[in-house]
Amino acid sequence: MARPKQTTSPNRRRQILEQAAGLFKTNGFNATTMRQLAEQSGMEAASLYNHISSKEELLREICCTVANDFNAHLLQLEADDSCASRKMEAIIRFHIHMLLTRYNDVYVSNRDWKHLKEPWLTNFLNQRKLYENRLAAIIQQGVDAGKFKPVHPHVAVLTILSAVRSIEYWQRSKKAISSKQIADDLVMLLLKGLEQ
Amino acid sequence: MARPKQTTSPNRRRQILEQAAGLFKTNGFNATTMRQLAEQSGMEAASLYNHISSKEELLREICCTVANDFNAHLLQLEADDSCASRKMEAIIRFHIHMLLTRYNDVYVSNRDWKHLKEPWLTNFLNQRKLYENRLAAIIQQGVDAGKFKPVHPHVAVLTILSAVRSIEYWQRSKKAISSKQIADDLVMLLLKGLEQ
DNA sequence: CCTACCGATCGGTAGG
DNA sequence: CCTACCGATCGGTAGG
Repeated sequence: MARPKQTTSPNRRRQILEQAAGLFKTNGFNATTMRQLAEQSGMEAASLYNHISSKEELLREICCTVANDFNAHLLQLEADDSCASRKMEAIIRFHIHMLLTRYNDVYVSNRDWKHLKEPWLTNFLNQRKLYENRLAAIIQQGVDAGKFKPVHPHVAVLTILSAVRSIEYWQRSKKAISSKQIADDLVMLLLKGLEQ
Repeated sequence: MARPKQTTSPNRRRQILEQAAGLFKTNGFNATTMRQLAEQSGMEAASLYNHISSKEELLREICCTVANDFNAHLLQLEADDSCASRKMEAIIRFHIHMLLTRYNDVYVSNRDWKHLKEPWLTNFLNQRKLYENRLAAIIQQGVDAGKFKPVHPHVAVLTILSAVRSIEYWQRSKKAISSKQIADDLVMLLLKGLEQ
């Protein structure tokens, strides 16, 4: 049987990307070295460059994938005809779900996007801005319909997006609280408030 | 008139610290170089070491100062006999106030504490944990008194602490919204919720 | 996928 | 506060 030519396999590449996300999350993008990544991937640093073209490309791929997923979900939700309240709850729950199931990628994307190079940095920021504006539009609809309090929509958007990131702390410390209770509490806090 | 001996002045040190906070905020701790800091301070990199002993010392001073200020405020508040609701509002408003008036320091402390060296890293994390526990205790009092919804106190604490950091985004983009409106909206959202 | 290696840059020191 | 410089380490390349 002929041994298959050992060219760069997409599988190997995906493994490297996963390891990179883990290292970036733990140490930060700058503090992660290609030698660390190589060791975790079972090869020499120089060999990584058969699978990727640069360290920044790894970050780029992580950030773009995450951004695309959030975009796709929102696009689908906007086509829906449920009320603003239900939409906001779905958005909050989706963010929680992303944080819980793809912790490393989302965490790194949230913190390390600053190290993207142009033109990807500008593109990333534009996409994020657009995403926030679309969330603000949903909240504005709720305000107009008298369903939401008359808050400034952008304040509400950033508050909610920030609050949802508290999941990061839970993922870190494996507390004796189920994901479901955390998610339910978060949704209640943001939609109904802390006070009784 | 005798020219005063030009030894290391506390003033110069404070200036360097302020510049460092600005650079750390913009570029991150690792990506900030002592040569950049030297240039902004109007001297050569080597000369910085007449005023400080290491790059990490700068970060340490920033993180400790911020942590002490939050601690002091909470200590004072705990002696107060107002209800849990009023206490939580005061805490939220203090966090907002710190973010607005000492943006660089708080931002860097929130993001770059990971680069502290031992034993300060452990000390910082212990202090933060203790702070969160004391907030959770206040929330628990509110829940017991029937003033707060029956949420898990730690979930509420982390949600609120995360939400308050959304101020960071506002500080960055000078929007046409006053600090007061942002603060009021934030307090309302967290205590009363988004829904009408 | 490896060995060998490069140019750049880093935080920090010596000695004045 | 400066000049001169060091040892370490980085991301990445050459050439196989």
